[in-house]
This record gives sequence, structure tokens and C-alpha cells, in this order.
Amino acid sequence: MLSLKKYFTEGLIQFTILLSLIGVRVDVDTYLNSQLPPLREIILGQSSAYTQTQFHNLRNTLDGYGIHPKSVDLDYYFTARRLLNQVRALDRFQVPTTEVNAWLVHRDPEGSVSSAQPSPAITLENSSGLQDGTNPDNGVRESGPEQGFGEELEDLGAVAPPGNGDLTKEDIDLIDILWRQDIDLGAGREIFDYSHRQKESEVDKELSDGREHTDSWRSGGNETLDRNLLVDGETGESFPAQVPGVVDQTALSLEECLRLLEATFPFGENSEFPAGDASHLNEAVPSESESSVIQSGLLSPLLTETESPFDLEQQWQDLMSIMEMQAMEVNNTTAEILYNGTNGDLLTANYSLAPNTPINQNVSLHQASLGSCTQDLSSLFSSEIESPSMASSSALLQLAPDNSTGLNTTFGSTNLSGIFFPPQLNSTVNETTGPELPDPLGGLLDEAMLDEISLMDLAIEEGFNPVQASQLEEEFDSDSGLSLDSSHSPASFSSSEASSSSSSSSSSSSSSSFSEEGAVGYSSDSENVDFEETEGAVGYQPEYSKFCRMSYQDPSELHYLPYLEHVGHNHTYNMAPESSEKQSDFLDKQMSRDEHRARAMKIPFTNDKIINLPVEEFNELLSKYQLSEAQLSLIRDIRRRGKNKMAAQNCRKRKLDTILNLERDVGDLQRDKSKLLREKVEFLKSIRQMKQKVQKLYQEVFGRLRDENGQPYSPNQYSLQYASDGSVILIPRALADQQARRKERKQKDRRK
DNA sequence: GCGAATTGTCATCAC
DNA sequence: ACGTGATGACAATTC
Repeated sequence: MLSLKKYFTEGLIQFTILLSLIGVRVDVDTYLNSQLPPLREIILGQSSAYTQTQFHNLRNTLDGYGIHPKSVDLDYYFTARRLLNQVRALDRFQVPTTEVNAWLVHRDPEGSVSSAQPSPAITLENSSGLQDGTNPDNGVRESGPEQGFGEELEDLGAVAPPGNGDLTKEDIDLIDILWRQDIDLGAGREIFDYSHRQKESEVDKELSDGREHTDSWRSGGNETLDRNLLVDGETGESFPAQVPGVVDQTALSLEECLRLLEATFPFGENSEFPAGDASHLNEAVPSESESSVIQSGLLSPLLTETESPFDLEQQWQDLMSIMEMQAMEVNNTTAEILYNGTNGDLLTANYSLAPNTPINQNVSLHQASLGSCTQDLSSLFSSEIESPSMASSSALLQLAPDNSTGLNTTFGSTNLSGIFFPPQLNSTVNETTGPELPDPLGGLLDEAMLDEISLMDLAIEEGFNPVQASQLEEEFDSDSGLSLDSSHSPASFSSSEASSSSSSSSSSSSSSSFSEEGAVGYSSDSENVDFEETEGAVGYQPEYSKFCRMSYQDPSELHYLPYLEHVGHNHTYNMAPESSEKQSDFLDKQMSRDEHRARAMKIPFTNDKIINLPVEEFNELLSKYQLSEAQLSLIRDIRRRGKNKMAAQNCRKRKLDTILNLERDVGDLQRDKSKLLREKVEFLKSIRQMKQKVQKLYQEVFGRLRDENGQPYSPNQYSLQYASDGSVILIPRALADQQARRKERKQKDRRK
């Protein structure tokens, strides 16, 4: 359960992140919040703080249908939920709690190699399925081979509040489609027949209508739609034949995001992943020329897992490491790649990394996170998707401004090693660092290397004894001192770090971190906010503005929505007396101490209102009732404690984020330090080689010099020196020694 | 039953 | 002056 919780929580967070990055506003909370106490329990864990709310939600969402968070009869529960919500929807003010900008569930035409495979039935079914997405009641459920978590998710969608309306259902259906397509890639293509799933989800509603009726209805109603659709033979997805490439690529990216997530997303223990899923996943990925960067950058680690199709832990770690790299690489990777690449050839390094490294992905993700969360899909992806051929070049172009520092240092290094010296002199450098692949993780030097560097420093400062330095360097090279310190690799970072907000520890800067990382930051907050929504809590409201999904979710607003007024009503009347009793006991146990106190004191309104109402309305509420002094006192205590409780939770979250940010900053600094040390080593090597070359030239020039008699000068008696005007002059050795001593004295004096 | 982790509460300060 | 958020410290609870 713990692992499931972890996967599910982080998976949803990542999923939200992915969707938010591509500009789709999706409120996962909708699926977790008021409708699904069991899932909330799974995610949030048992907590008195949350349980209080959960109990509250439970009471009001179940309407008497008892459900224990840890022993859930989901089918019964969901069915009851759906029916009740439908009834309630009849007279309910609807609140849009989910906003979807665009949903395109089809692949780009280029990627559909199998689109040539005729599959009219699937086309029909898919198109109708998509259309049916807004009208879930039209299908007939049919028992299919898939009974995994997707089923639950479908039900999950079915119990979305009626107030959320079609969009929510659409969301879930589409997500469900995407999930299933990959979860079931190993199964037959009929899996992708949306009508199958539709039928499954609605089997409890329209058993009598039969499939023939439904199919004929569909075929009749969707002919026009079908005409314009092509079908991907592998995934069964249909897509408009004339859709511009931009949109298709966008849809692909979305799909690939979901695909990636789902591949790493363990949907419960009963989810079945057929062997060879990974290979299917591989096949489903479009060819490289058209593939989005997400695919090349994100999927590749997953695709290497074909040997063990679903090593979930490994898959998950892959995803987390990728997420980590996405955060890192914008700042580090490109510079380091450039740096490493220039050990041999800068241009080669650049062009070789362009097509198959995640730089492009980095750029897009970075931009997405920097930009508005509601960024348009087309604008978000236009740079890479609109003209895929330009993707690599744009990546290169964007490298420069982002990594100007790295580039400069790179050139600095290159100038020394590559420009000043002929290739043969550069061989040592290349041999040492050439084989190194660009390391996006950032290499760190071990202590041995630091020692070597210190020794080399000593050698330099002591007048650069070439022999000594060479020996040192040989030792250094033989130790392959550029080895990375694995302890500092991102793999060692906690997964939560990937979702932690960036920036420094100060609260003010932590605000800016939200704009940088969007939904990534304060993920735990969103959980908190979720629970607070129905409770009407106002905790951490200012941070709502930092989230993409905050627009309509001011809990204080929701709190006053008329249809929420029934919150707190007791709907246990339709329960059997025994179960009602159990329910009552259960709820009693879930109540907080203050709730018990309030009940004992017969406080005529909910603790929820006591805590979360604005002060004016709170006072107004108090004035409406004739309350004793004890009651008033208790009410104020409840309000104080309730607010403080939320404040404490927020405070702890901030503290945790601060710690994580500091931890990440330390890691960044360590990487920077190691990078600088590596550069220093390179510079030292270059200087040594330069000196060797100067020495060689010196000997060559000196050896050619002849005196008046045509005899060579003795190196013991004469030496060559640079004059101040840049010329080279021959002076007696004694004089040269004198000058050297003077220089040394001056240098010592300066040091003092 | 114990210790660690988590959560709730109080006191206090700052805004 | 009052309400509220933030936070350290401690207690209670949960794991």
C-alpha cells in the first residue's frame, strides 16, 4: 500500500505537471477530492487532519453509503455515487471545476506508419468513442479483458460531480483512452475500441439496450466524422487526415507524455502489463525524424527496459531521474556537454548531441515552466513541432544564450588545447577526456583528484617543473581522475526533490519558484488545498495564484456556493440500521476533538464554517444564534486552533521545501565546483603542453644560432629571452640568471 | 512497548 | 485593537 501510495501520488503529480506544461489545465483534485475518499486515503495516507475532512466528504458524498477507506467496495460505491450525482445534478448550480483547453487524442500522421492498415471498424468505433466521450450514457458496458485500474479510473470519472459536467467526464474518458491504449498494448486492437470501454463503464445502466442497437446508433451518427479520420493501426487511435502538423505534433506530445507516465505508473496490484509492453511502447513511438523531443528524451530510458517489461520500480526511477534531469539540464547539461565535447571537437560535439539529446526537450520544458501555465499549446510547441526539421538547430541556437558561460569556458579550454597546439600535442587531452560521453549529470571529482590537482597547483607554483608535473599528471590520468562522484549524481537525489519548488529558502523567493516550476512546486500543497476545498478552508490561499488550476478554486468561494450547502447533511436515512450504526461509530472516530467538543456543546454550525468563514461573516453567523459564553469561547478556540492547524501544516511544508531547495542548491554547487575543477585540470594540461612547445621551439631556435665563427652557442653560457618589445634576444646565461633572481624577489615581495 | 515520524496545540511575534 | 499568519516548542497521536 505504501508503494502504491507513493506511485499514485507522485504519478498524479507528474501527470498534472506534464499536462500543465503543455498548457492543459486539468484538475486532478476533481478526481480525488470530494468524490473519492478511498483514493484520497491512498494518496494522503491516514491522517487525522485529513481524515477529518475525509470523513466530512465521506458523509456528504456517500450520502449514507458507508465506505471504509481501507476496505472499499468500489463497484457498489461508484455505482451509487453516479446515480446519486445524476439525481442531484437535476437542480444543481454547476461550477466548472475543470477547464480543458484542448484535447486531441490522435497521433500525427507521420507517426502512423500503420495508418495504411485499413481498419474501418476501429475508425468507426474510435470516432464514436471520442464523440461519446461527452455522453457516457450512450454506451453499453461489455465485459472486456481489462479489469485493471483503468476500470476504476473509469468509474472514478463516472463519479465526478455532476457540477463538473461534461468536461470532467471528457477528461477522464480521454485520459482513460490514453492509458488503456498503452496499458493494453499487448492486447488486441479491439481494446482501443472505445465503445468497448464505454460499454463496460455503462453496463450497469443500459444492460437491456444491447450492443447492436448501440452500434447501429453510432454508425449512423458518426459517418461524417469517420470519413475524415485515419486510424493508427497499432494504437487504434483515429485522427483527422487533414489536421495540420502542428496540432498533431502537439497531440503526440500530449499522448507521449501520458504514455510515458502510464508506462511508469503502477495502477494497482491488479493491473496487468502484458509481456512485451515495452516493445509495443517502442513501436508506438514515431520515427526519430518526426519524434518529439519528449519521446527521445523521456522515453528512451524506458525503452531500454524491454528486457524486463515492467520493472515498475525501475521505470519509476527512470521517470524521476528524467524529471530531475529536466530540471538540471537546463542549467548544467548543455554546458557540460559542450565542455566535454570540446575536448575533441566543439562542432562535432554540438552537432552530434543535437538530434538525440534532450536539449530540445529541456528548452521546451524550461520555457513551458517559465511561461504562463495557460500557455497555448501551439505557442508552446511551435518552436519544436511546427517545423521539426528546425528542432535541432533551434536547440543549438538556444544553447548559446542559456549557456554563454559554459560556452566561453569551453572556448577558453579549446583555445588552449585545440588552437594553440597541433593535434598530436593534444592527444593526451583527447585520450584522457575524449572517450567521455557528454555527461548530463555533471561529473564530480573524487578526493583523489582533488589531491592531484593540489599537487599540480604546487608544481605550477613552484616554477612548473615539467618532469614533476608530468609525473603527477600521468598518475592522475592513470587514475582516470575525471571519474564522477556517484554520490552526487542526481540518482541519489530523493524523488521528492524533483517535485520540490525551486529557489531559495525565503518565502518571497519561494513565490517566484512557482512561476518557474509551475505545478511542480508545492505539490503537497495541492493535496492540502484539495481537502480544503470542500471544507471551505482558506489555508494558503495566496499560493493559489501560483498554480495553474487556481482560477476557480478559491475555497472561500466554493464554500458559499448554494449546492455545497448540503454539506453536512445527514443522509444516512437510507441505510440499514446496523450499517448506519457502524457508519456512525466510524464517523465518530473520524471526528476531531474539536468536532466532538462542538457537538457536545451543541454548536449549531459546523467547525468548517467556524474555521473558514471570513471574520465578518463569522461574526454575522455568531450573531444569528443565541450562544452561551462557553459556546462562544469554544467556537473561538475552534477557530483559532483550526487556523493554526492549517498554518502549522503550511509552515511545515515550507520548511520542508526550504530544506529540499537547500539540498538541491548544495548539489548544484557541488556540480559547479566539480565542473570548475575539471576545467582547471584542462587548463593545467594546456599550459603544460604550451610550455613544452615553447621549450621545443626554444631549443630549435637556439640550436640554429651561430656566432661570428659559425659555431653554435653553448646553452650553458647563453640563453634566449623575450625582450620587452616582443623580440627574442640572446643574452649571457649569467645575466639571465640575475634577471631571474630579481623577478623572483619581486614576486615574493608582492606576495608579502 | 518503544522510538521515530507525524500531527495538533499553544505561545508568541509580526504584519 | 483586532485578526491572522508564521513559527518554535511541546504534546498527542500514529506508524
